Amino acid sequence: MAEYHEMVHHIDRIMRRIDGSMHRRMPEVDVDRIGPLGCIILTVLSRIEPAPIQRLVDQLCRDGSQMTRAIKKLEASGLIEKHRDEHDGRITVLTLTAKGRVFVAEVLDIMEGIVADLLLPLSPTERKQFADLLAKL
Amino acid sequence: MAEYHEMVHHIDRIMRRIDGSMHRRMPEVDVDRIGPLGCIILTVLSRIEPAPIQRLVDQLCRDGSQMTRAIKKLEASGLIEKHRDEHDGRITVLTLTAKGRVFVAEVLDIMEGIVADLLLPLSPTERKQFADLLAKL
DNA sequence: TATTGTTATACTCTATAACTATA
DNA sequence: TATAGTTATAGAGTATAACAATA
Repeated sequence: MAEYHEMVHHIDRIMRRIDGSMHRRMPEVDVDRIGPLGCIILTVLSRIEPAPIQRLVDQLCRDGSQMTRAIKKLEASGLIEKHRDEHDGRITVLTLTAKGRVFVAEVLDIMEGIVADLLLPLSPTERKQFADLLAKL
Repeated sequence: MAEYHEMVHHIDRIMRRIDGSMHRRMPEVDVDRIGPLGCIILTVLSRIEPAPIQRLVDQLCRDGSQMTRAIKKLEASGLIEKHRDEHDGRITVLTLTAKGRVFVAEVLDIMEGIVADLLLPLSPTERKQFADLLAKL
């Protein structure tokens, strides 16, 4: 009855449209060649910092080894800093640098515009609904 | 006010969870090593066949060259067939084979279960809302 | 023994440009 | 000239397993 499987296609398509828009608008901003993964790591980090790497792995549903490489690149570009946790020597805590904060602000601005364009077919009420439903999932 | 940019993270996370679930449950079914892209091409094709390659490119928001390679693999595995359009020699129309149809049915079944799990936090009404909103975008 | 993070490897997906063929 | 599709190439993302260090 439900035909839930169509939603996989819809979500994939939306993600592709977002990626495509990002890809078009980022080159002007992404001087350090961070890429889409780096951008999403930075923007999420900006909301939860200071945060251990493991927390980002959970939040982003990415592999640990992948996160290691991406974070190494972000650190090399001077966008984030690593700090060893005082109480637990296994944990590496991440924070944004001043340069990182400036970059995140630019990326968030671009994302805001992209999502606004994406939501054009919806009424204001529906946009609110959609945002709330996404947050519940 | 809006904070639309958070939705990028939410959508990305949902897509990653779907991919992860697919990756876990597909190995038993995906004998020909089609991969996630191949699966989504087949399932979309099953809804719109017979369809020219260009139509799949639009539907899936993928690059034409990427589609060429993916389709070549699907054809080599005997899941789809290519037919030249009678009226326009530039167009290649795709159809599923019998083997392709069997495979698609299995994949759709897995997708159905994955989305059902994903939507557990929502009430039946909210699930309907979410599906409708996705379809509008 | 379990957890955090790293390294190495192989594979898939993606973007770009140059190309052929048909209209 | 415009469109449909192909080829080649380089780059980015992903999964896996094996590993070191800390708890």
